[in-house]
Amino acid sequence: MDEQVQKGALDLEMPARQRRKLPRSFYAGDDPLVIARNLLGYRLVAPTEDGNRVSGIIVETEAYMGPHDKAAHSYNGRRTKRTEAMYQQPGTAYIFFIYGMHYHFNIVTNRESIPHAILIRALEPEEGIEFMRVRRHITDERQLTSGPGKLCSALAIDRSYNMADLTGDLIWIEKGRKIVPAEIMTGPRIGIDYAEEYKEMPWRFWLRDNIFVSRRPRLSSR
DNA sequence: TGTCCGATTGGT
DNA sequence: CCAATCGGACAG
Repeated sequence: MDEQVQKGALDLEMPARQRRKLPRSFYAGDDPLVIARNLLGYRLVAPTEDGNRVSGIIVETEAYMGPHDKAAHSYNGRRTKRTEAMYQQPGTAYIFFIYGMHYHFNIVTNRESIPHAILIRALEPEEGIEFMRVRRHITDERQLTSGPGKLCSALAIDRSYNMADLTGDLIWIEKGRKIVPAEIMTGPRIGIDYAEEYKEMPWRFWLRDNIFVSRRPRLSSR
């Protein structure tokens, strides 16, 4: 624990240019599929209150494109207290609570009033791994962040992060690992059997052979 | 207010 | 395969 805490606090692991937060323009594109794909390899950082870095490389994402996507909470323009975050400016966090016990972390894209979002489904742990172990009550590194609910627990992302600005200091994304196109796989999204014709849309993206991806893909293609 | 159910997880 | 666990969405 002490070693991890110190490393995080001293922030010496990577050059400053790699720790720069992504600008809002990164999230402002009008095609969620492009952004979901581009996010692979970037690093999600959610520091502790004491400033220790807790982070992981994004290895799995899903695009949700309301209002014309039956799997999206914003389908058909649904705008409620819960989905309000999806209508905010790009680079806003959309956090929701599901199954009575798990949080999910999404990034709002496009522009204000267009409810597009990218779900972050899995990370490869990098920094603050001991914090993650304590929060998850397990030691197996592979189980720490290999799912959308798991990674929120590991990074201590809860309701209070809803509507957070990803260009701010609470939580952000920065340059991570170089990804080549051949590593990027796509297939149907997980857990959306209710979405009828949208159920099979290949709007899930992941890094081929990465052991932190949440589930072994049924179909996989480039 | 009542009912239904989920963008999951972990254990049998 | 199935239970956990509770807030959101919507009908009435």
